[in-house]
Amino acid sequence: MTIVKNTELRRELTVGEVAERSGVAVSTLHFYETKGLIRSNRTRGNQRRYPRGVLRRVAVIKVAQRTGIPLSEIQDALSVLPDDRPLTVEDWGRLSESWREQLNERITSLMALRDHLTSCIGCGCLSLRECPLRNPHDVLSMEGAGPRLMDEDSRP
Amino acid sequence: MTIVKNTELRRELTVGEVAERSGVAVSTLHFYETKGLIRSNRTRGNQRRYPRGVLRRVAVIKVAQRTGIPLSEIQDALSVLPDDRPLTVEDWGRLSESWREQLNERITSLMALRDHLTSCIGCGCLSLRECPLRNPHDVLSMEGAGPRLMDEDSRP
DNA sequence: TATTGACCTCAACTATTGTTGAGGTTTTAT
DNA sequence: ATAAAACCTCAACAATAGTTGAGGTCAATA
Repeated sequence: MTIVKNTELRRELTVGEVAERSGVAVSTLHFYETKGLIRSNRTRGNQRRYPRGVLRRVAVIKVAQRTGIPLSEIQDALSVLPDDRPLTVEDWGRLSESWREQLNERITSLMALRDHLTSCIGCGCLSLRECPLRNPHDVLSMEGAGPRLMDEDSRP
Repeated sequence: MTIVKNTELRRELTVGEVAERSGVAVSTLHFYETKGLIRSNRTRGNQRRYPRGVLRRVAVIKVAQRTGIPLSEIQDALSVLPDDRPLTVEDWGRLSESWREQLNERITSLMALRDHLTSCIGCGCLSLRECPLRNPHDVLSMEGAGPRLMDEDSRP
């Protein structure tokens, strides 16, 4: 790993340095840039140079992705943020609060699903009309069109 | 909706009927068939006819997808199952038990992430070296390469 | 029987999230 | 000054999970 001299502490980072420090590939940083998720300055020779705040942006992107938020939405959220200064606690708080809510919804939904699975294993209700797994529109909460019960005759 | 006469109760289903009852598109059923997730018999005229058990298979597929399992893995799991008879409680139990474990892992991981988000909002630790969000390889538990601390100088 | 709606195949296309490679340029180190 | 390492763009490719459309066939109903 490169030894960073004190005199260089505020130097802008090359794409390779950002890749190494953030743990994402150079190609991914290029890709994020085309998507407007991060931005770079260029040298006279057209090479990217990143303000060090980009590391935090990339960290935020990766965290948001882990919650299941697509890049397009992450971009929407990040676009209201300044990219010319490091994020403040308040900036981050606004973002994470909305993401936390989505994350909670996902968790709740997955837990409900898990509980259905569990009960369907234990009780043999697969044979019954009431089993939520036989009525996917209840359990899966898909769009439109109310519940359509499945037929009796595909039971074990 | 078609009124099903008693005499037809065990008739095989057309692709359109399966689509309507299961809530997935005809094209999706074709697609699942190419992936080996479901199977059909054919009429002399080459049209698909499904045993009614296909409805349960499709329901299972959709449930598994909701847990975040990719189709390839769903196919692996389903491939050990008979497709010539309806699933038994035991068949389903074997499947769902392994999937429930994966589901639990996902839930646990998302909850941990949520807790990090929460604490980072509350405590302002974004400014601190210890913040898990500043050290994505801890929080994100990505492969290889131990923790690489981010620099001091991108703090707010 | 004729017609209409449902069905068939196959290829191409969509969107997401990147990766890979070719061909050429810049920066850094010696 | 030169060579190596890192960088550049652009296009193509990859995997996942399907959807759409063209061109043609089948089957149920009037």
